[in-house]
Amino acid sequence: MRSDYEPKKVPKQARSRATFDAIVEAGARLLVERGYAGVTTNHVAETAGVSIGSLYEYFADKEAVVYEVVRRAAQGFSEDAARPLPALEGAPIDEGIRRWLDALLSAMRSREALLRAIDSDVPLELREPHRRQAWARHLALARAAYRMAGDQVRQDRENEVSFLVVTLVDATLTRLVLDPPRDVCPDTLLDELTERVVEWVAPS
Amino acid sequence: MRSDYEPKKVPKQARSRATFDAIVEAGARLLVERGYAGVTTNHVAETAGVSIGSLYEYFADKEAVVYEVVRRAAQGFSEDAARPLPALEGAPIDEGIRRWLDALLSAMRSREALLRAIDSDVPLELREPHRRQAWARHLALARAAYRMAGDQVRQDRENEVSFLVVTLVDATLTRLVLDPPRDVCPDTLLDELTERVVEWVAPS
DNA sequence: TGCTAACCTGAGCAATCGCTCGGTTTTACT
DNA sequence: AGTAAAACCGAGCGATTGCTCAGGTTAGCA
Repeated sequence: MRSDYEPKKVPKQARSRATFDAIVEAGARLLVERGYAGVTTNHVAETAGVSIGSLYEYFADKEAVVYEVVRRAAQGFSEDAARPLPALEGAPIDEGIRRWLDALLSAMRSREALLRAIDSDVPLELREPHRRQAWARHLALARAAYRMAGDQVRQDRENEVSFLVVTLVDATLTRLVLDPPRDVCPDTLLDELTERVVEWVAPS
Repeated sequence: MRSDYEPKKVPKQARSRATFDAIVEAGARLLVERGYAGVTTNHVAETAGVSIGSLYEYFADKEAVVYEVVRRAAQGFSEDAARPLPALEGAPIDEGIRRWLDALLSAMRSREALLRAIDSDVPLELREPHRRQAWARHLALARAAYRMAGDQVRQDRENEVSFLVVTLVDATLTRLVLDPPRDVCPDTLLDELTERVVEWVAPS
């Protein structure tokens, strides 16, 4: 059990950057198509069209490759999810929350297969750091919005409330994307979720 | 990717039942101590004090062993979590919910290490069936309680509300046990959680 | 043009894996 | 006591794994 999964060397030329990217992309593809157990260093190198030796130039081991795959997915997700937010400044709180949920949901849906593979199979050690980071970003956004809302929102138990809100949103959307329940209508669910969060954060 | 992980043979004599149990227990131990990748059939057999041939008498492969480990954990958890419930009949709704949360939390805490190992490392395929089942049990209990509460509770969007409740409770408790947040007081968190659930289910 | 550092190659090793199979021992039942 | 079924054994096979290493190729710069 290592703790540093960072790439052991950063590519400096365009050629090597392409090699590096090809490896990460091949890793992602194999992860989706064959699961974590199917991601073997030999196979990744072959899929990337690169020699096994090159792979070990940049990555310490198999784990480091997967770590990088997860890192990129998490980063792309956070960027997509944050992009529509600035346009919401000053909007009413219920509309803002609903839009935020929609943004998160579509960011998740657009990388559903990869999310599923990561969630299903990748050891916690490799995915947890990035999950934590994404959480921290969302929490920060939520708190910023909180402050902007000023006296519209409740002030007590701020830590607990934001923890629960982020937990609920994360779990609900994840389940909605990866394991959609049969007896629940997604749109109604989002409506209900929005109402609950609004009422929770800004009780009238 | 198989879909049937059930044991290939059920032990009929006391001796073989002991063998079977030893294998499952060794599997659980190795899962906790070395993670999913550390659970190898040779190693499990050795740890169980049983020959590798015996292991394959009862289990089709490595996955089947882990599946059984998860099954037992989920079963034990559900039993522990349901045990204190009958005593709550007729209690006020907020007290009932709080006690239910406490029961769930302590059932989780008492098998923390195993839960962590399962959640961290075990492929979704092997853990999802049991997770689903535990969910279904909790939902059934929740709905039974719902009906018992009669006109105290709201009737619209029942599916959506119970989905959100179970999602929130599950995610919150899991996180509380496996990855306790630093800036949140567990007791206050449970208080807030109880209040939210009560308000959702039985708005005054 | 030549030199150095960056980059790439792939045969193949040592270790380990899941799993088989031929055979022995124990149990239940007559 | 005899017998068949149940249970157990473990050496070892074939396949695969993660990874090394000694040497070739390309890019950047003087």
